[in-house]
Amino acid sequence: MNRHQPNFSMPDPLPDPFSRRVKRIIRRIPRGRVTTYGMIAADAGNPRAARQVGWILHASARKHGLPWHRVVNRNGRVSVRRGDGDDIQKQLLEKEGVVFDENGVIDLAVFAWFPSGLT
DNA sequence: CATATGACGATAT
DNA sequence: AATATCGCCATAT
Repeated sequence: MNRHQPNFSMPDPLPDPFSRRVKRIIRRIPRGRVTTYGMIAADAGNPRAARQVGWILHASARKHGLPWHRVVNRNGRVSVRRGDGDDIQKQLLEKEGVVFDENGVIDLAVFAWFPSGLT
């Protein structure tokens, strides 16, 4: 069949790919708050895809103007390897009021933001 | 199609 | 407590 027939339908361009949902969620992280790779993945519909969240950011955060620095790991620590952009991320967060303790750990009980609603 | 690679997370040593 | 291993799964090659 071809596109001029009545029942023709274009293939779904992008149904709702994981990466799109991840980016949408990250865009909503409030200033001065952080969330984790795992929570983002879970809220995007795949609780086991935390690694992909990191991969997606590494690949296209800057390009999409996402607040990539507001994403940390489950332990409240920056996951960027030393010498890459770890210090940058810390600076950006501190500028927003996020506090790191002497070990470079953020108190998630204070600063974590939950994608799934409840503040 | 087969491997390799992670800005993770949970468990085992 | 610190390190190693394993499960996961989207991209890369």
